[in-house]
Amino acid sequence: MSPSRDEQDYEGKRQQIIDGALSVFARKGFEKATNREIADAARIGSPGLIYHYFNDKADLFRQVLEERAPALQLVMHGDEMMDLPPRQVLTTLGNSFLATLGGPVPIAMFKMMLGEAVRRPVVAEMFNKIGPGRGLSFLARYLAHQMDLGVLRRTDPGAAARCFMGPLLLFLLTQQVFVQPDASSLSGETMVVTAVDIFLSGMQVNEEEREESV
Amino acid sequence: MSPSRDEQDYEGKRQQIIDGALSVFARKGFEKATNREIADAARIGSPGLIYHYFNDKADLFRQVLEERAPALQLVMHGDEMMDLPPRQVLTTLGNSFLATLGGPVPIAMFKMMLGEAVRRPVVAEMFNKIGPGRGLSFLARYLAHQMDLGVLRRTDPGAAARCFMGPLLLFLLTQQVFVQPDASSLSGETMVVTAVDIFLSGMQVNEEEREESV
DNA sequence: TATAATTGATTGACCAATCAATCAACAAGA
DNA sequence: TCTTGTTGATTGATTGGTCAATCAATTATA
Repeated sequence: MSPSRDEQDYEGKRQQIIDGALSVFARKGFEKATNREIADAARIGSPGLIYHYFNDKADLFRQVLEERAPALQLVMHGDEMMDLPPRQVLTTLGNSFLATLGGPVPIAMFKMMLGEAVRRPVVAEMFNKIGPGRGLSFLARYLAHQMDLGVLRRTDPGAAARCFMGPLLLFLLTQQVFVQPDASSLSGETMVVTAVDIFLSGMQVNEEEREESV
Repeated sequence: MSPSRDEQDYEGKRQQIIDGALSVFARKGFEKATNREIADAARIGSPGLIYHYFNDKADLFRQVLEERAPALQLVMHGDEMMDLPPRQVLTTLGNSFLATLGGPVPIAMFKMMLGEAVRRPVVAEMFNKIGPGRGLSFLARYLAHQMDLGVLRRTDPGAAARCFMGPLLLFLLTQQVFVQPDASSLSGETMVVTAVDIFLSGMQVNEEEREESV
């Protein structure tokens, strides 16, 4: 059964408001975003109309996160990459991380979530769930698996996962939040290559261990 | 000439207000912190008194940053560590990074600055200047120097510096902002040791390069 | 006509900033 | 020593403005 005309209109207008709200929230943050601005950005005539579609401002904010945040999710197909070689997996992961956060909208979204997360545990939990938590736990599992295979030397998988993702995150921060002059001269590709390179050289099993694992 | 009674009182009260403001700003952020709360936290009777010591709320905020943020500065004595061995320098740097951000006050300060920085370029610049910018540029210079000496293999120093600091920052974030369950089981010491370990193994000059550099 | 969408006006709360009035400490003069 | 004037600190009340949320009235749709 296809959605009726009403339902389409309703859902369409809802999405329209969410999009408007996203752009304003991203620019101003939750507190400083006014319903007036959101209404203007969403091209609806009145702030009052927001309350026809959402309970209140916090509800609108929550739905913006829920419905637009998945855009930040990294493409991490589950088990099929578990046995691919580290260099390939890490390079893909690194590039897709920087790529998904490349455009102005995802970056604004990222900044907004980070800004709200530091003081609103609910947002922090939500952010964590769709981004860092998911990514790190996948990576940690992958690394642990590769350690089991003897491809990588054994270390704390959680710490190792942070050792790979940390550099990329810091690169993003220095470039997008603190606008460091030297960060602009450093390209994303260089950063990914360097991070993969140092990490893999550092995680290679050395001679003694290689012998032990035989 | 010692400060007169009046001057002491004045400066003392000023510091008192700054301390109160710090605790409230850290808890609520700039926008949501009210002058009433700040006055209460600073144990002064009236919000109006704030304007006897500061121009406005933004001025107060700025002075809180200027006078309390230096607590976040890492102990990085200049040139005397340039020739110390990498393992020692990095371990010291990593530990002091986690140590200075250990207590509840610096952490609150850190979160506050991060939260404001994503949205206020002025704060971002200030934050960058006292923390990330300073730390990364020092580390990049040190690493470049060690590359010149042939102790470390040659890579982009800026990228390499991010490869070392990134993991520690991410560790801090996963622990303090996103309260990841597995982050609590991972100790700061383990994190520093692992980061140093992976980074140094990855930055070691390999055989061919070692020969080349002779 | 009935139902849902939309508007604009309104309410009530909150808050930064101002300001006139009070207070406490001290100093000068008698 | 008392009195009076001066200064800066402090207070509480007020102002002007903003904004989320509500609601009654209006318009479009089916």
